[in-house]
Amino acid sequence: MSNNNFKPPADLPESREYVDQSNFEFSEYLTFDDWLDEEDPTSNASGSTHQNPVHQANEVSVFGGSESHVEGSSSREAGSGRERREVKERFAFKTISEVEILDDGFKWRKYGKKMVKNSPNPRNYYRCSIDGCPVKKRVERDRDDPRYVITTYEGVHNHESST
DNA sequence: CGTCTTTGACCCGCGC
DNA sequence: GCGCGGGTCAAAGACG
Repeated sequence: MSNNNFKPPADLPESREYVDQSNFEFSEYLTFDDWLDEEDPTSNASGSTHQNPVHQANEVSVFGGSESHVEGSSSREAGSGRERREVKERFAFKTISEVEILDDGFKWRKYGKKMVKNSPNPRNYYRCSIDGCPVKKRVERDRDDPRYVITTYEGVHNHESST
């Protein structure tokens, strides 16, 4: 993995404010498809035991924004430094892909899997493996269209993509 | 050997 | 006060 050239939403303009979860709906705020125009059909699964060589997105919908969000907790993270920005960039992408492991050029380490009741599909939580990268990624499959994969990025990278 | 994956348990905020 | 939902961490194992 970590070979493709999936541009992060860091340079994306603010499309809209956060969508109310009560009326959560995937609208076509923006459509991107030139991000993965540098895809590499030979790389991807890094020769693993599973995975498929297919991961081309046809249509991508972006919807997100910056909104305050949780931070200090109690005794784990806020144990000493409870300094945390309340504004975290959050970007969600709806992509048509068979695999949810879309390489965006960063190394992600899965740190949790949860089953959401709203969807029969589990939700995967990824975190940037790079030290000093508070970026988090949430991958979930669409409930109405299992062929759609919703990738939610949270935060911005502290390091260069790689190249 | 080092890195990453996987599953379960734990924790927190909120609602009732 | 308890339960629910969601989110995160941790240990072990697997794998390259």
